[in-house]
Amino acid sequence: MDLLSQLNAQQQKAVTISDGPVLVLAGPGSGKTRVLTHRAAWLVQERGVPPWHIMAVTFTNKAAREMQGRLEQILGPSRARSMTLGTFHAICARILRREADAIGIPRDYVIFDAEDQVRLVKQALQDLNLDEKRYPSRSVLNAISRAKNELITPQAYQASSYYGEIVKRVYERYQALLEANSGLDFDDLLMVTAQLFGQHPEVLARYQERYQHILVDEFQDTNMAQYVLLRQLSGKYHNLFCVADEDQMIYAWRGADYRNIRRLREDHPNLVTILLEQNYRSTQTILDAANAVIRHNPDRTEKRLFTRRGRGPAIVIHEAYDQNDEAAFVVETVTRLMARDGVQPGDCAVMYRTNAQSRAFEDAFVRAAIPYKLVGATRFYARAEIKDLIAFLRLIHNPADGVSMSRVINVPPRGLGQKTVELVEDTARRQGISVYEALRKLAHAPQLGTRAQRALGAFLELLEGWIAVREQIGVAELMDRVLQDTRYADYIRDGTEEGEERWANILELRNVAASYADLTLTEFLADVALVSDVDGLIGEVNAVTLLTLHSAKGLEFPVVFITGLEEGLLPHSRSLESPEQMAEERRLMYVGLTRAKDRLFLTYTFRRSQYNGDLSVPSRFLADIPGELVSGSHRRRVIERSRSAGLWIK
DNA sequence: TGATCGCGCCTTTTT
DNA sequence: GGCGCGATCA
Repeated sequence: MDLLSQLNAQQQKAVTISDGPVLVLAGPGSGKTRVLTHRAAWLVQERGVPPWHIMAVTFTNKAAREMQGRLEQILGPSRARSMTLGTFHAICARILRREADAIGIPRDYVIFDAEDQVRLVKQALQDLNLDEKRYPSRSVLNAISRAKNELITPQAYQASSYYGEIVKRVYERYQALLEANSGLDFDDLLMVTAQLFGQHPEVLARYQERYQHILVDEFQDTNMAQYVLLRQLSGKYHNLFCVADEDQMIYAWRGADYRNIRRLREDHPNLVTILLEQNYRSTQTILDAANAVIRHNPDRTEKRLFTRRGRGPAIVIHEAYDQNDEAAFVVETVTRLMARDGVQPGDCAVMYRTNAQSRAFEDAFVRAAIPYKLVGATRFYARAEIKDLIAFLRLIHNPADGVSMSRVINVPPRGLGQKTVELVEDTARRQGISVYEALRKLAHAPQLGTRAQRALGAFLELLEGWIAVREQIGVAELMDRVLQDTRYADYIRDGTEEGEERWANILELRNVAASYADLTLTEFLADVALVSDVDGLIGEVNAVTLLTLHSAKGLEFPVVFITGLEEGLLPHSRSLESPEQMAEERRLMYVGLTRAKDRLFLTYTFRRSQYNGDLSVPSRFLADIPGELVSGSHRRRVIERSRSAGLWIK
């Protein structure tokens, strides 16, 4: 069968294994995702499983789209599309939309993204008269998010310290605010779905029948809530097929729990474990370097990774003077590889630990006129102008959405200040009505100055006009109406370059809406909240990829640059405190190294002009890479520099 | 009300 | 070194 002919014996075994719980433990580049995809296809093609009984969970939307594409090639579009594919969040969002009534959430709930969450926490802190300086919203939000990932409700939250007591109070208030705005945050999508299944066995039973086969990619990065969801859904048929690599667990900070692998074993005594050890991606040189780095982590199952790809070129370690010199080296190298070795820009990736490092590379690539694309960073959907327009749409969709209302009530400025906005919100709260109703009352109330009243009235009129047509016209047309009625272009195109860029972003969002013309407003808003990168929506271009090590997970490139290999940056200074965090940094480095197929360049600077301007110390990870894998005399220099800085060398 | 200035802050990673 | 926030002024 040609479905299996491209796979090796181990992979075939995994794909064709009989029903029941399965864990595939595999190293990087071993075809994990491919095994998962083929398993899904095999179930349909050979076992006659109806595709709608299969659910495949991926880590990112992009991975889901790629898997969809491959399945369409194998099974044909219609069968592939009747499978359920996506991230946990996307799948849960759909389930909740359908089962809203059972769990008592509004059917038209909106998803609150990270920025909305921070706003809401700030509001909660203010409501409780807590000082934001002492209780930074970000850190409180982190604690709340962690609790939700563990399925702990505000009521069940156990405060073990004074700070914990504060968190508990803010959490309670925050949750009330979310509810008042008919919002669910990212973590709620998982938590509420788990609650739904826990409280309504009859609903769960329906989904257990629906999803008789569940496949999970990147299982090592699931959190407690996700694990519980998997246990609930697979509770009847136990056809759970998980693919994992412990060495690539890089999301502990966001609640990913390595113990889930152990839990899986404990919960399923009949779990079949399969190891995939052959690597199809990288040269032996790259694999050896990666192994040398990851070896230092304690408590891991040693894997014997091997490849048939041969040694390949040596790794290049380069010391640059500062970050601009580092970027220049990268650009020069890319240029040289393009000229001499026929490398395409799209073959190359530049990776770094923090998004802030991307700027120097962007500048350098712009100057060299080499196309590049930036993954993440100021994410498209997090840009102010995009959030403005989406807030308008959300408000039209659900006029009770107070967060969106307060975002755009005075955008562009129409003479409504803080005081008037507060009055609207207070009225809503005191009378127990929505902000929209409060707005309607106040727009004709005499207690306001004429100026504020007229501004409120004008805004209300606009809003009502849009609401009146929201069912009749498409999302793109609705956007046009909003942009036109608010004269948004005049507001944003201030003659500066940034202004033009912002306007271009607006137009791009409009194009996205136009290209999904069949989506209703509700569907569009649901999708938008769950999409993180617009690159996925615009399609592939032949450009150098600039991305963080985290977002490199699951990708591969012929040429990889890992930059900023300095103590304090990679490993990051925030991870120096605990061995667990240091181990995670090491895994992050491992993920980066193993993205490379052929060529690997590792760079660090002599001095990174940062806040303190000190000389930098080369990363300890560099010193782990055996000298014979590296070309030139760089390695000796690294070790000397590390030694003179007093760093312990193994 | 809104714009501007200056201060002080921190500085990871993302569905 | 940049950004967000708050205070201050028009």
